[in-house]
Amino acid sequence: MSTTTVRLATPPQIIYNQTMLDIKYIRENPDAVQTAAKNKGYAVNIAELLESDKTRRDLQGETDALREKRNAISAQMKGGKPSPELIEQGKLIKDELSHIENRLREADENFAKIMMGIPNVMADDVPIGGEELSVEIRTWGERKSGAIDHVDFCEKRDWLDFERGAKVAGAKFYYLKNELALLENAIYQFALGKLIAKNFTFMTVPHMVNQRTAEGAGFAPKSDKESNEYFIDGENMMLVGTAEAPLTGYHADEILDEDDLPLFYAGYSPCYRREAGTYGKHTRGLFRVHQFNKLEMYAFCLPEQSADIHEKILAIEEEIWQELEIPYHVINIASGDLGAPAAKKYDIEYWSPVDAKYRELTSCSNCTDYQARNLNIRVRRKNGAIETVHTLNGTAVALARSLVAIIENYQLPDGRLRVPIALQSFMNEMEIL
RNA sequence: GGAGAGGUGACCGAGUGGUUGAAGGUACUGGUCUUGAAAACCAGCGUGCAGCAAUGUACCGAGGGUUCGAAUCCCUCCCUCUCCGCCA
Repeated sequence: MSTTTVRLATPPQIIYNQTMLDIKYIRENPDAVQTAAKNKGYAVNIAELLESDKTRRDLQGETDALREKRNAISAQMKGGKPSPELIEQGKLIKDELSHIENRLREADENFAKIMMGIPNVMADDVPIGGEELSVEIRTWGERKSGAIDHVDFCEKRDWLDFERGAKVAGAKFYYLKNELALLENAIYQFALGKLIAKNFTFMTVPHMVNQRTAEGAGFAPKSDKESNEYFIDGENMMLVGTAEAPLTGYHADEILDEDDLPLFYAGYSPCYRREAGTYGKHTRGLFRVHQFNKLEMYAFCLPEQSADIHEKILAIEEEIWQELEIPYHVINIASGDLGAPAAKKYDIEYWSPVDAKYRELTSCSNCTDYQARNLNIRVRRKNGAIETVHTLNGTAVALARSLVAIIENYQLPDGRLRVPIALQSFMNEMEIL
């Protein structure tokens, strides 16, 4: 495609059966949903939602009754020549119906709008509060102290070039060069091999997704100024911030077989993030950039499986960092830092000898039925019942950050870098770079 | 990008504006038959919303329109396929 065609923006499609949380659940547990939203820091009004729901349902009932009448009248006209009286009746109903259908449409749109803003409820063991209340649940490895910043370390070796990245693209774009680029590939190969051995289905994925997929997976809509996503002008698409987005959409509108679940996918993609407003924070170098590569784990499963699978995904992440011998701790993320889709989230933070603190390395979330409901992903049970599936995602390796963790923990005093034993077979058996 | 042909249920595939939620076939499920299996035969078999249920209603790519009534007619958009062009 040589030119970008400019199309009229597609009017937002309100899909009424695709609500963020199950409205039935909200009707029965309004307080729980209201409290959960508050603890996550979302300003939503459940009372207003329920009122809107009532209006919508009442209008739906009136509409259905009118349609029934209309259908009955036209059924009488089948075959013979319609009588003028019947046609007159039909016309009356038509007018009445179009009036009430307009009101119904408005009510549906209003309802959908409110529903969009309702975040998923949390698991019971999620700490309530802001980021600082996240709970450390495990530590591993020996924390080192004192190391050279990875940017300084890498630039001396001609491994990393932010200056030219800025010249060619902009701030926070970079080139990886020489051994560092090879090391990135080695980490990727190492992690990919592990996931394949664990029977994940490996996929490369679209690097752009449409608005429905993006919003369904829980990524901010275009209208959100705070959005971390890059949108393609005139295309109604965004560059993915993670393979989670295209992986979530993979089974959209499908009814899966119970026997096929759980499904485990590994998706590899570049990740594009605007990171607007983060320039002031301590994010020097590769730790927070506009583009990086990531291997992501993703699972579709039965509701009763998701809690265990969440632990399983976390265990795989830990296995990766243990084999790479990077000290870390695992934290259970507090409600205020969970985001809308997640019911529970674990982060792994590695120990940074440069900063003398833990810094985020990976993250895995149980989104329960939130994403699946948005994107209409269901399962047919053996008994024939149809239910919304649960989805989970977790970082296998986020490459840029992984490099930071390794450089900080494996550097030698003479300016060289040891290669983690687990990676040596992917680095031509080199032990020191 | 140009020209043409299409988008119907898990899949294939009928469908004249009203008798089509949708023929027929395949797959699947249950049953009969059989030592067992296959075959044959009988029956069942979409999703959402409302309802205890009966049932009502909506959905034939999406959105609008015409009509008393639309899977069927009109418009716009999306997607797929074939040929041409271009290209890793």
